[in-house]
Amino acid sequence: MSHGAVIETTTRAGRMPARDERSFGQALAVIQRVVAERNDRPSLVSRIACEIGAEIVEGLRAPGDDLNSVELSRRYRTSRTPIREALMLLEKEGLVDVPPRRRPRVAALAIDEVREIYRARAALFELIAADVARDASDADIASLRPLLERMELAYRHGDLNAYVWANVEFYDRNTQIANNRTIKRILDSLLLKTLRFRRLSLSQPGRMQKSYDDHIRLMRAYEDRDSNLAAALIRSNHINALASLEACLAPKTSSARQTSR
Amino acid sequence: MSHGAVIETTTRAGRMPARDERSFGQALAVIQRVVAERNDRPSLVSRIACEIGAEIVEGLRAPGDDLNSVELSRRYRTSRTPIREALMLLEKEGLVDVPPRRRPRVAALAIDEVREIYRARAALFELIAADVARDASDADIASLRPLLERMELAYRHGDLNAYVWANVEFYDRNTQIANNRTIKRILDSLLLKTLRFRRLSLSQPGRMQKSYDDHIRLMRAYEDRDSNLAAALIRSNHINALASLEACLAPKTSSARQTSR
DNA sequence: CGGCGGTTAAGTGTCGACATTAAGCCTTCG
DNA sequence: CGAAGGCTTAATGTCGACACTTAACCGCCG
Repeated sequence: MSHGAVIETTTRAGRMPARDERSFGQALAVIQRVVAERNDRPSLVSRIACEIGAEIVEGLRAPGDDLNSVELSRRYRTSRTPIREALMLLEKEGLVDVPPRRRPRVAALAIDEVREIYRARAALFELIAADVARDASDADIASLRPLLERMELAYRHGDLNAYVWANVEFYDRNTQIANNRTIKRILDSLLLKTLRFRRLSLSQPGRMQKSYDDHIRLMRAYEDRDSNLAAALIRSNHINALASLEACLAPKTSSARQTSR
Repeated sequence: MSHGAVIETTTRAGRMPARDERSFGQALAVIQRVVAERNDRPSLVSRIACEIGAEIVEGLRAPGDDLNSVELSRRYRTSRTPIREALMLLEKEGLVDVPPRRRPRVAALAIDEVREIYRARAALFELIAADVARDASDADIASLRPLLERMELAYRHGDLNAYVWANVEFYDRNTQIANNRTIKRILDSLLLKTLRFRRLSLSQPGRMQKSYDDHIRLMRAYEDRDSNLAAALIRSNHINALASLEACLAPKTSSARQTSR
């Protein structure tokens, strides 16, 4: 890693209580989309990868936790070969570190890496948003409405989990509409890495409101076919999200330089 | 894939004669950087993955070719397990397709996907170039000069291979300077996919000249600390490269819609 | 003579075992 | 009393084997 401070999510804050089954199911679905992609057949390794991945995303496994392959093979009643493959799948997605000859661990994201991820996501999503505003059919843009309404509903109920997942679906629909599978894959992969922190970022006071407002304005930009504004909104939203994340992640490391790169 | 026309590179044109050892070594080095990353220990699987990957990039294995794991295990005097891992590594980099229960094959890029890749690369590289122009130290920017001179030398000699690799190194140095490992990884991965076509694109008449000119101007923009210009140059260069690639890849599929989507 | 169904060969997914290596523990020495 | 070094344990990397699936080949029937 050799990056700056490493982030601890669950262990310190003790945020995730046990296992919110509904949220876990959502996480599972998202990971299935990313990991299994078009693996229609529910193969053994992808099933295992999805489940372990969901556990990581849901914070049931803390960063740095060992992922003992023999223990996992016992748990899934299988041999170690599929487990190894599953862990390497998750390594590709950045959820697991598999150092040679050492035990695989849940990947610990450094704050610097989170910054990088947000910048990359912003750059690619600007492209997506501009494409949607410019080229998408009216029907496609209209199809975003229900997702926005789900976000609104969750926001009004103050339901953090529901808001996060509605938000994820909103973005997912965007990438679908833009019809750029390459960028979609990259964004999905980056999303998976940061999913662990989404809840944290959005739980900051006022953050959910701000996020929801941003998406309302984005929707309007789409409907006005204003691709420049759409891209600018995406950029602004990502900058704000990152700032709020930094605020609640590294309140102590004030010694670190403030420059955003 | 379900994309549009699939591209055949080597088989039809018969471009790569046998195995240019120097170029092959360069390919191997690049793939090692991408695949092995920080795997200091030359592990068995990464060695195999690098070699097979280099063969694909160098066009020694045509898209669609079978990658029989038992045959490969014979060739590398090993069991099938490391071969499988190596192939899945290459699948992650987009060089190999591993359909479930079917033989792995050398991935065949569709023209639509190439378009997507160029757009994604352009978006991310704009970010990198802007960062370099804005934040890099004078020494870092100066370190790009020798690489540019290598490009010039290759250009003057009309040495296509040398130019391609000098170009790759120039870009690599850029990503290093920008110090964003996340984006660097993504760009490297995208690079690997398109490396097979670089030669094709640059062999178009006048293309090498144009590319070289672009890089000269980029260098000036860096030295003038003009981040907007640097980003614009990157965008322009990628658009031109893609256009030239499309021109020589799909001369027949005139029925395909021209929109760059 | 061509299309279709069964048969055979080849290849993949998974398994359990073995050699090798890293981490933990205990002993011993400074 | 603390630290360094060897020993023990446990986990990984690799292997060869087996069952199942796919695909190719062949004969059969229309």
